Amino acid sequence: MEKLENKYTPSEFESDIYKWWLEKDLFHADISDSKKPFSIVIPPPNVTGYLHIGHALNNTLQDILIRYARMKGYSACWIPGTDHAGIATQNVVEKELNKNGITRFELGREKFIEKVWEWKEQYGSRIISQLKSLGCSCDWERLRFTFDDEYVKAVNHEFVTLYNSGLIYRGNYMVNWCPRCLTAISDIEVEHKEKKGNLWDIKYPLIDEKTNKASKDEFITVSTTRPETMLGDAAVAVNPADSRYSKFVGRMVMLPLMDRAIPVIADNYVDMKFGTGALKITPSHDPNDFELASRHNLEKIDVMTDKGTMNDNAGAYKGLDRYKARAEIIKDLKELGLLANIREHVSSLGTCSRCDTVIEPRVSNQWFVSMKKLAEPAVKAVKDGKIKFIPKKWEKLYFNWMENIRDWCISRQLWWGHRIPVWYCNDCSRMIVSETAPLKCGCGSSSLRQDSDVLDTWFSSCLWPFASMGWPKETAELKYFFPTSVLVTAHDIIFFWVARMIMMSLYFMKEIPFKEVFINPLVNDIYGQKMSKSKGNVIDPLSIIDKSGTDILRFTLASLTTPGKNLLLGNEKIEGSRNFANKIWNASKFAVSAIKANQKMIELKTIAENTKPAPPADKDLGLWDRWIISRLIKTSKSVQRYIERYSISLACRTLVNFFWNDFCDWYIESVKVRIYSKENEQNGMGPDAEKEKYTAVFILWYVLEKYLRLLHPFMPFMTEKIWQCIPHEGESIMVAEFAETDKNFSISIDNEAEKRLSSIFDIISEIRKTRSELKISPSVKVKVYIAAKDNDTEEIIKDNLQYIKELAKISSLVTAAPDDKEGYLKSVRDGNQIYIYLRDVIDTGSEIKRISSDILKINADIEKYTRKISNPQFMEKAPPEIIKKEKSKLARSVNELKVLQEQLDFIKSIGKL
RNA sequence: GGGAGCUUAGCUCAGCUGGUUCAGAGCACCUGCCUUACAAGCAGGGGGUCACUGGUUCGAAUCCAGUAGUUCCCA
Repeated sequence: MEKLENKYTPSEFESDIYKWWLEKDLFHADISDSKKPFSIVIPPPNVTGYLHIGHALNNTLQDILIRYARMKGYSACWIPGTDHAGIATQNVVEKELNKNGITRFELGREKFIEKVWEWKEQYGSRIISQLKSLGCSCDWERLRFTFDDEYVKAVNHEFVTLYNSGLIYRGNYMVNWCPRCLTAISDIEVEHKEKKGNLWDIKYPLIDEKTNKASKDEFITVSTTRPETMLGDAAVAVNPADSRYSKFVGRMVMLPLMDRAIPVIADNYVDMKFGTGALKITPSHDPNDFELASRHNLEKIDVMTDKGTMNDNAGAYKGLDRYKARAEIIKDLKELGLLANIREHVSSLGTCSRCDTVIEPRVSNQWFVSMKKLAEPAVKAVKDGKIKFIPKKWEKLYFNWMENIRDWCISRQLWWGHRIPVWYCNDCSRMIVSETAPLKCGCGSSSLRQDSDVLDTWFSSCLWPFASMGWPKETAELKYFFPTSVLVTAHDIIFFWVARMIMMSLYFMKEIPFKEVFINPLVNDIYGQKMSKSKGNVIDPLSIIDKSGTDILRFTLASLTTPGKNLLLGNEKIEGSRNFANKIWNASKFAVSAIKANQKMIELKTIAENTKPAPPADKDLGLWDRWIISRLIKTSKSVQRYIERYSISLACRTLVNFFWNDFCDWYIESVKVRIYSKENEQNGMGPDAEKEKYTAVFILWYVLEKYLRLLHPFMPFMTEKIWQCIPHEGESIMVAEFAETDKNFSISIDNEAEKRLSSIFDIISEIRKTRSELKISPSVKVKVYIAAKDNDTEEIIKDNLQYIKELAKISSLVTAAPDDKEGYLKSVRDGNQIYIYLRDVIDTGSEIKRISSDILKINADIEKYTRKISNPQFMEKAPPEIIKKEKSKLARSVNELKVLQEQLDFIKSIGKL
């Protein structure tokens, strides 16, 4: 048996235990005929990433679920992996290069990709080792990367299959262009932010129909938030119902600065209330204008380069950055007297979710996935309950998005990513879509070039649940572990990832990817703010692990996992878990010392041999033993129910409450009475004293050992550490059964024992309360008489005399009312009359006050219950047991009132002495 | 503009299918204790019209409707 150090210092054993688990190969899940499968695929973290608090939460939850399933006897497989994260990774490596003054263009595509791989080899395992320090019991033999050779094949297969089914198309459409990342991004990668800006009113002169020249006095004034785009204007549009402008429709205006004639057109799209009600139309730089231009067959003039600077079409402004150009244009318009008005205006700006650069809507040739057909079965699967979201409210968000789904732009102008499996013939310009590189074109030419774009990272990660198991090959893993049991993720990627996995899985596997989606909260700081580097409120999970230990980080996060949307983390929350861990450590120390001190336990040599002690005979079990085991079983059942419902915080609370309030506060204290009390040896127990002690220590051990198993999924390290220090069966607690009873020692829930003992607790509490209220020092023992409410209770009290005396600090205890009640304070708890002999009641004044206010409260209760009972409708319609309860509440209150009255009289009488 | 959520003790939140967890927990606060596992502790205590207004019901924190405040997502 290992030694339990005096102080709880997790850093001394956590990493060793993890290594030991790895050595013993306890994380690997076999494909087994005798076990049922339980599987989870990890939301693959970015390969260049490091563990942030969101990962810590997400993976703690998965580990809890997988460890629980493993202990419940499933073949529990948690497939880990990382994501190649196109833009993010490319940006990271690019920044590194920039530090050395090199751009990726100087390096060239091939060399750059080599660099990224180098980077991946060097740093790609960082996040993995961090997951290990979090205690994650992933099946590391099944580690996957979305850019593995096999995975690339899966992505090519996906693309080609979808293309051949007509679900992938290519075309010139308006996309969200990031001028910094130099790539298109999909709609959901754009973040909309409210920003203060201006609304400029610009006068466009009408063209005089006679002279064909710009009029000097006829203008149409347009409103715009983006003056620089006017260089590409194709028309001015007004609402057809707008009487102010109807006379202009059909005429031409002269576009200022460019001196280009453009028409005034009418379209319902124009909001008459916005600005001047006249809208400039720039088809190449605004998605709405693009659509409108298509309806009206307008020319699409692109005035910017891919870097967001003005291009050849921008006349004098060529070469300027878009914002610089805006300033110049405003200046020039002012000089020409064409700037009519400037207003402050708050508009929603699209920014790149990766680099925060303002998005430039831009027309370009991109690849798209047509989503409608894919979405329908995915909606149905959730509607039919085949896939359940937990909490359920997220289903609404899912439906909302899926039912308004838009086509997905999947091509990215990046270098790092899955290259689009499309080739073009340099001779006949034919297009070849193929899973493997073709050697020749149909025309006979072997001069082929591959599409230069890569695929959106999500286009590969949406295959994750099955591609990580070897798809498109029909592997044994797929047969056994697919569909996975549950997906644990955060709500912010329901669109990006969850929805797309469901669609692709239903399309390719004809099967759901997971049965349940457990949406974990987002971790915010203690003020409810999102954590971000710029705010400086980031809590680093690794520093918590260093400072407090992994178990404490895990338990804190798990305790805070409620069905809410956010989770607020601060130091005081971590402290709570630390105190709890400390409590477990100390209680275990007590148990270990009690086991070691017990002659019989030592004689059995259980400790050295790591086998379990023999259970005491059923008849030797006392009330306290039956009670704690009953509580343990109930705790176990609740914890299981809560885990299975993903009510993780409730599971934690149940675990804490049992250990702290039942096991430590009462059971350990009762064991002390049994093993330390000298009176026990003298009175009553006699030759049975040894047996009694053995039973107490056995149950102490028994409950602790079972409890550690319940706690293990949450605090894997400390439970393993302590488990190894006490008698146990089996190699590791990791693979011990998650169960509350033993096969050869099956004690069941005992409500009777719970009820009986709770009356003892009541009596002890009542005496403690009186003592405390009357300011009696804990060192002073008092004389107590108890007149039990009935014979049965009197029996229970007599049986537990010693416990009551020790736990309530009583010098002598008699189960009767005193003959002479003079000097005794009488209180009543649950019908039992308790008389405490009091000599040193000093502050009678405050006692009189306290009791008087209690009397007021009780009177209010009595009135409430009386009102209820005297309501004829209640008496008529409420079920009889409820009526009975209400009546007994009333009776109890009336009784309490009587006692309080007596106490008041008593205090008053002492005050007079 | 469209959608979703939230409002319970000083703070952060639990509270499933209305009635024994129904008004709870942790932290904070107050009082007294270094009692032989633990002061990272022990024993006690104070504190809430469950946002507001109606409705359903014998009975509502819980179900329904509206109002106010607030947060998030989408356009």
